[in-house]
Amino acid sequence: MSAQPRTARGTRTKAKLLEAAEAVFASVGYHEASIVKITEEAGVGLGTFYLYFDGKQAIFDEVVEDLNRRVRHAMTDAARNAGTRIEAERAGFRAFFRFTAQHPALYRIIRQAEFVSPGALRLHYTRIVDGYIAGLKAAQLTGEVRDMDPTVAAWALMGIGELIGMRWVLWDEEGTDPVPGARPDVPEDVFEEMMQFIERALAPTPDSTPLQEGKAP
Amino acid sequence: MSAQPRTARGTRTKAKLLEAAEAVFASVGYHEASIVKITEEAGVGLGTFYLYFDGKQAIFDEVVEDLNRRVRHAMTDAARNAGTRIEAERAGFRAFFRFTAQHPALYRIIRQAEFVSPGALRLHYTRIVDGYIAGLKAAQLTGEVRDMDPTVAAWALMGIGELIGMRWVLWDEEGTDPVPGARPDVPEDVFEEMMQFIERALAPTPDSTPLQEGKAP
Amino acid sequence: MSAQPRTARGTRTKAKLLEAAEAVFASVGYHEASIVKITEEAGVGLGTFYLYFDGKQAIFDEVVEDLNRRVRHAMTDAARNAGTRIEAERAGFRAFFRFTAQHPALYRIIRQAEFVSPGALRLHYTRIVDGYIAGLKAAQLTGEVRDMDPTVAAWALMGIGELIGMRWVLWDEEGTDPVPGARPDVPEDVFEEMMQFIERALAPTPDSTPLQEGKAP
Amino acid sequence: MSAQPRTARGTRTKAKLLEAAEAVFASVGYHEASIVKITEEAGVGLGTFYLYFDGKQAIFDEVVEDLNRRVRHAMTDAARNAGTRIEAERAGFRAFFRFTAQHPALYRIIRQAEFVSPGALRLHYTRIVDGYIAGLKAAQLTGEVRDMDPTVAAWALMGIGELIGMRWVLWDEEGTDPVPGARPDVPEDVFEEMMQFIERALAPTPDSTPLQEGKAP
DNA sequence: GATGAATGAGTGTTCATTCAT
DNA sequence: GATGAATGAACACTCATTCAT
Repeated sequence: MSAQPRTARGTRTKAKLLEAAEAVFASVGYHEASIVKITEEAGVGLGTFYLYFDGKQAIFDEVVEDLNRRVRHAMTDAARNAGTRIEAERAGFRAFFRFTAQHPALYRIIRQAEFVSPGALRLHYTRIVDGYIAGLKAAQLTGEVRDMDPTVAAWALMGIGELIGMRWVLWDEEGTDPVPGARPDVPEDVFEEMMQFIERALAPTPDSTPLQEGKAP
Repeated sequence: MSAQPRTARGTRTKAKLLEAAEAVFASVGYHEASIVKITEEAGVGLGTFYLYFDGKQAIFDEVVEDLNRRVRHAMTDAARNAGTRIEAERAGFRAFFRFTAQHPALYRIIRQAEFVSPGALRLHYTRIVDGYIAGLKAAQLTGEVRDMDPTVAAWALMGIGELIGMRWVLWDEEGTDPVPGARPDVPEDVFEEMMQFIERALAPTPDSTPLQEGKAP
Repeated sequence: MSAQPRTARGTRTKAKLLEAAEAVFASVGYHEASIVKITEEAGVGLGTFYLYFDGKQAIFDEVVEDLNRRVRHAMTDAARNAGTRIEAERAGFRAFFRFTAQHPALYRIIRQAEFVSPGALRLHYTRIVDGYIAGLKAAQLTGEVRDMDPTVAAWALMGIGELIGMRWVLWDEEGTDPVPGARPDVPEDVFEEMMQFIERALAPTPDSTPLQEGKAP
Repeated sequence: MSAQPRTARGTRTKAKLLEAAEAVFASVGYHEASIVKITEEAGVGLGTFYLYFDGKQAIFDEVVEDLNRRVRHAMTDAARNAGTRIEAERAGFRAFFRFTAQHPALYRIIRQAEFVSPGALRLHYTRIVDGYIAGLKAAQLTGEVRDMDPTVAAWALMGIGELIGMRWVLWDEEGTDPVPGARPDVPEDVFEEMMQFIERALAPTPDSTPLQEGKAP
């Protein structure tokens, strides 16, 4: 995956390019993003780009990879200290929306990938979904989550997060505004409604397994 | 939006162009789709395109509009004959997935719209969501669906359908294959799991009142 | 071989491009010749080039083809009215040198072809050589030329013409000067020496066959 | 021409670069040959190149110079032990073809020189031709070669060798194959036909001058 | 109404060369 | 002496759009 820099200076340069590429992709999209724009944003010469990347698609893949890694980190970090599974889920979604608010690039870039790099797109989704699946399976063992196919549920969760995020994080009043950081999170009441929706979908049937009496009266 | 044809011949020509554009956008994406490709696919001269459309973006908007109208028709048609609200929901999702299988263009084109025509994108989503909202509100009146913010739930449903559809309809085994029609629907067991998920999320609390006054007993 | 124009206007444009390309290739060589230079020389827009040619290499091949056709025409036309075979040979070489003087492009372009379009290079040489071979075979039948392998002799003749032409037509005093038309032909004495060389090489052995008494007393 | 190395290590480095350049020029041509390719082939750093050469053209000139020196050495060495002039000529041509077979680079590089370095091209040809001229003049003194302008004859000989070599040494069956060493020489019968052609072209007229009757005084 | 020749701004990419290390 | 990161001018090529026919 592209040439690795062999000096500290090179490492800095490559990092600058990745950061610039994320910004440019996020603000104007893949096709409008030109190498010139990226290198200007990074403050390096045009030719420098090709020292570290094979082309536009290559840096795009690395940006997707990078964003994916970061959003998953954010989610697992947030969920780490949660007591129950449900709390972990809440924390995960909160982290996801916060990340989205701070990095609108995530959505904007991922959605491009459909045609630009289908493999990267699938990898992105499946990696996040795999995290949900693992969490659901663990919660099923403790009885916090009902017996169900965790894969289908995981994709459902992913979908809920994606569209709620799109609607309440990305779509601010005016329109397309990619300024990062200034974006507000999902409103609290919406978040609560969404969690209600999810919790009921996952909750064990009251009379189902007697193993867990925590959940049901 | 664009010039309207004034003769029957012109009407046919414009229709050919729209159909061709949908096919080309779906198979190669917005940016790879050139006017030449579209007019060749339509079997008309290059210059003819500009008789009916202001440009690439204009025909794209019309294609999105058209797809949106068709998918909503498919969904409401299917739900029309359903007895209960839940049956209507099932029928709607089935129709949605069937449409997706037959017109992969829907997804592929919509996802492009993010940068190409943000307005068209929002319109597409909100129109479908509005349908969900109307259904949910009606079901709340009959007590089939619990008391909740129908808007948040509607976006959640939309998200579930979108990602389940992407995963099980669009991602066939081999990879990105845009041949329309030949695509299989969502597997039955996955569909059932998904509906379970949704039904539980929407179901009224067992002990609550059918009229539902307030949230809790 | 490239798109054919469908209108008279297009035919003119393509011809202008071919002529311009010949001039540019001849003056600066294949690699220094840019599409921009060619289209500027032709007085057409840059994009117009790609209406008629697939790329630089494609127009190069057509130019080589064209030059080859013209030099062969020039040679056969000149040789047509010759009485004896030897006179035909003289006329052919004269025509070749005259063509070279008027179209230095021939040499300069052909020599490039080694790496640019090896197929075109071979075709060029073999076509001319085939002309020599045919002439030699005919002359052998009349006894004007001795019994020998006409193919080897033909390549020898080709080589003689090529280097004599390079030395006395192309290398004028100052250096590389590609101005067409202003170039002097091979000096008469050099031409005579060369023809002496060739005639002796081809002449039948005096005592060999009695069929031809034209050559030796 | 270019900086001379001041240490033994530097001498080795420069030699490695020259050797690498010959190989790269021969296999991909002047324009496709990049400094990076040459330094990689030589196994030295990119910057090292500019320690010894002013640029691509400079190393090209040295490579041409080197090849020219070597082919002339090969020819004169071969001709040294020949008894008669004609034998010397045969030996010279044999050596030339053998060198060509072993170093296809000669042709391939020389032909590039037309535009890259016209001076180098002329120098190359005139040096070889000067060798022919000297030989012819000497042979004229002994009467082995007829009275004629040795310069014209020398260029004719050069041309014959060049095209026969191109046709039977360089053009192997399949196509352009620059692997050195594996190439077969000119076939024996072709060689004999060519020498017949040359010998007759140079042979003294039987009845001409009484000064030389037969081969030796 | 229909056509396609013509255009040129803009793209991704290459590579000879410089220079700080 | 040796290196390779950095540079930017230059290239081949694409395509949305115009307009004369």
